[in-house]
Amino acid sequence: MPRAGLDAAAVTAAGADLADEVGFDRLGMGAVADRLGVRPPSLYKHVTSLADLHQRIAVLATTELGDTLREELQGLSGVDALRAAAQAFRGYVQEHPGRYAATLGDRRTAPDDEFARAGDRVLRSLAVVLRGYGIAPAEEVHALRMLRSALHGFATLEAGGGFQLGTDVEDSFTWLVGFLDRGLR
Amino acid sequence: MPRAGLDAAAVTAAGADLADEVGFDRLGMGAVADRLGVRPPSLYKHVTSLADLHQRIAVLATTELGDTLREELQGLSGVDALRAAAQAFRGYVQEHPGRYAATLGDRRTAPDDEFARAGDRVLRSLAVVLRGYGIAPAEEVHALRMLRSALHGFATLEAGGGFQLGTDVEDSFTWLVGFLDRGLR
DNA sequence: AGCTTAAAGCTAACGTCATTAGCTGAGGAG
DNA sequence: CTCCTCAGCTAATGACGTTAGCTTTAAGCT
Repeated sequence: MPRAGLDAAAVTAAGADLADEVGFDRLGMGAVADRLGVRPPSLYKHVTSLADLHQRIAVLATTELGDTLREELQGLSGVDALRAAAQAFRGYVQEHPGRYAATLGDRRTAPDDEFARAGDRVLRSLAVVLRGYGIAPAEEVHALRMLRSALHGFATLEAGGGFQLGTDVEDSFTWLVGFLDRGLR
Repeated sequence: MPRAGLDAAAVTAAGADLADEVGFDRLGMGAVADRLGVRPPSLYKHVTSLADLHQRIAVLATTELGDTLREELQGLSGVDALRAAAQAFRGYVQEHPGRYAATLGDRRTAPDDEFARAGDRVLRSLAVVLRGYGIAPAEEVHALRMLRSALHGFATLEAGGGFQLGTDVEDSFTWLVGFLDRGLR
């Protein structure tokens, strides 16, 4: 029997993909093992537990989200930066609902582990957006939390099917970005 | 052996309390049964499955949240109504994180079941807040979704420990309400 | 090439948990 | 007082995460 050639990253990637497809709450060791052509116990050579896999997916997702934000924000400022960041955030949650769900749920953490660091990079990207608006330093944290709340709230409600049909969600998103832009100026 | 005298509502209430205490994801039939002084299989006389219990807790939570909002909004309008609604929303999630978590997670639903109806009442209360601002009818849905996103996002991030220490979350919340008030006028 | 060795993957087994089947006795209706 | 419904119980099943211990791959060294 030939080896599968796995490592922690491969297991994490398979778990992340599966979470996006079937939902984070339905992510199990058995399904991940199936997908990798391996038996469940083999995964424990690369990952210490299902909780550990969750944590790794959370780090992966946060890192990817941060990368996407940095990518999309290059060369933009003002409304353009705001719109780009909002779109990138929402788009990531739409494309990777399972990954994003992994980052939620009380992942309280030591202040300097990998997840916290990845999260900081996301926040720094959002802070860059705000800097273009010339927010007073004392208010920057508040504005950052507001921005994050709005984006996180909109994206998760949309991904969870929370917006009833009837009015186009696309229009609501555009309106939200406009609202934030006006308020920040 | 005397009877416990349970019914669906009692089981749901016990489950909701337990979810608030230990977290929605750690809610299990065994723990609920323990709390009620009963064996796990007995619960199935009142609830068809763990998923059914989840759904019932979601309905309970949404109904309670709607009641709280209506209660707190009596006689208020403008900023006062906005502040009251925001506080009520945030306070409910803080006091009942397990219950609120039950309402999340892809509870896509037939358009006229009990959960959808309870959710509509919550939305109607938020719509009342907006009406005090004289939003154009065409924008009302967008403003409603924005308001809900902001409150939901802030409350869930706070409940999940998402805001790093350093700056007072209380101040950020006040700032958020102010931001929304300014933007809606 | 042959030898050694860390570890990748496997089978077997265990514990926990949700759920089902089928029994028993409590307690309200007559 | 009797009957019968059904609340709650015990026993059993199946799914799943996890551990223990074995086998064998394949990389590194001589």
